[in-house]
Order: sequence, then C-alpha cells, then structure tokens
Amino acid sequence: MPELPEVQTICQELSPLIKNKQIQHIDIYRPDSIGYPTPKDFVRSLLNQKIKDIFTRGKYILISLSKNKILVFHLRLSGQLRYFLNSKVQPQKTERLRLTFNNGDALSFFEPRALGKVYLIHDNKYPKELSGLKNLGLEPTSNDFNYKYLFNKIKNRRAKIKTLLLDQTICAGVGNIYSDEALFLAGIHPWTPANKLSLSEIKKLTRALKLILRRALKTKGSSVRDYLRPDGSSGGYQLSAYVYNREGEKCLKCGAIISFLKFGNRRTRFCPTCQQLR
DNA sequence: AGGATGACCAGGACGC
DNA sequence: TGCGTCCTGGTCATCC
Repeated sequence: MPELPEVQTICQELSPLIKNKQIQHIDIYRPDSIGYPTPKDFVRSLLNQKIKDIFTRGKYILISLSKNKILVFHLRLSGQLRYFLNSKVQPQKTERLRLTFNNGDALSFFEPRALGKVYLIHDNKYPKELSGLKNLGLEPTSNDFNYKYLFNKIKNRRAKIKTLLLDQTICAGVGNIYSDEALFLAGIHPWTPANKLSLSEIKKLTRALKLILRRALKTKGSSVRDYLRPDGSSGGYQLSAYVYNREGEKCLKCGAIISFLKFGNRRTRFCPTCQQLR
C-alpha cells in the first residue's frame, strides 16, 4: 500500500522525468478512475498542459501545471504510477489512464482494484470529491509534528491508538504498514486507548514514527503486494520490517511469535510480548 | 461528536 | 482445470 514513503519515492523518482514535459495525448481506459471533473472536461483542461512541479501531501501526489491547474493522484491500496520511455506498449488490463508527452514518453496510472482516483483541480480549491486532501493533518516527518502536537490531537480520544495513527487528519501519510512498525518500536499495544497513553509513551511513539518513516524512505518504500516504483522496481523496507506481514514469525527483539488482531478487514500485526496491553 | 462498522473494488489465494 | 468464495485495506457514509 502506498503510504508516505512510497508516495514520496514515486514523487522523487518522477520529478526529473516529467518536469517541463508537455502532455500531448491522453488515453482514458476507465472513465470512473477520473474522480473530478467529468472525463470530457478532464481531457479538455489537461491537454497540452506543461508540467511545472510535482509534490506530495499525505498519500496524495500533486502535479502542478500551467494555468494554475493541479493534477492529483490518490493511489489508495493498489495504485501505481509508472513511467515508460518512448512507449508504444499496448494498454494493459489494469491500466486506467495514460498521459503521453511531447517526446513520446508516457506516465501511466495503474489501479488493479479500481479504488484509486485521479483529479484535476484548480489552484487550491478542493472539490467535495477531494475533502480528504483538504482536511489532512501534519505529516510525521515534518518538524511541526512533535509529541506536543500528537498529545493535543489524541489526549481526549478513547479510540485505539492504532485507529488514530491511521486517521489522516492527525497523521497524514501513515497507513497500516508504518503504524504497525512504529507501535512495535515504541512498545505500545495497538489496542491501547489513546487517552491512556503517558506523555513519555507519546514521545516514544513520535520518535518511532519519524524513525520508521525516514528508514522506509531511504529504502524506497515497502513492496509487499502491489507497490512498485515508477520504473517498475521494488522498494526494500519489507526486508527489514519488524512486524508488518510477519505474523507467525519470530519477533526480532524477543523471539516471541508475531501475532495479529483484526478490526473490520484490517489486520494489525504486533508482538504479544513487547507490546502488552496494560 | 466520537467511535464503530460496512461498502466500495477486483485480483489473487484457496478449497473442492 | 474450473468454479465459487473469501480476503484484502484507505476512505467515506452511516448509524448509534
């Protein structure tokens, strides 16, 4: 799943490839992957635009264009952005959108499970389809995200800390992988009610989040199921994960068997020894 | 309002 | 092999 490190890796690697290129041709293979506006208006507004910059907010990838337009990708669970050099490749089964540039290269949006979407918006005006982007909290990698910020956001909340780490209005960019990893590193049980955490635990958790995300960024993200970098290569974080996707295996700290809990269809991995519920 | 739950979606894994 | 069923999870709508 693309979370902050994956999304930032995609952004970093695409940046030198797409900047200053002009969109010469647009193929929409699946119109309902266009979240806003209508596919017709999407094509009309996007055609012949030049790419100025690419940046990220939370799990969103934003590409700024001439005429104050911004192209926004949200990859959800399984979306991929791929860059093809001078491509004449036939459209593939899970390909949703392809932008072909003036030099023949192409940026392509793949989304096997069809939940991810692309939006074309004007400036910083967010249509209702993009309320998630408007309401994002701070990213744990930013300097403003410190233990005081986290404490203030969660001190009156009785919800499980795991749920609140996934709340994008609190921790922008954090998803299932890195919330599990950070909770392990901080020695906190994912089911702990947030208001029961001590200040020192919140400090620990803040440090753990920053450390994990930095490490994941260095290894170019986690390729567990669907995530790939724009050139099709894999990230490397999954090779050194503490708990994510390691249920049934031994804890790297204490040797206990990594377990998991479920809420809805989400799976939370943890070490029953290192992360005890008080 | 906060918290919990289910819907969305389709590929892939699994069982018979 | 082929078919059916289940699992997956970020976000949003819905309900209590």
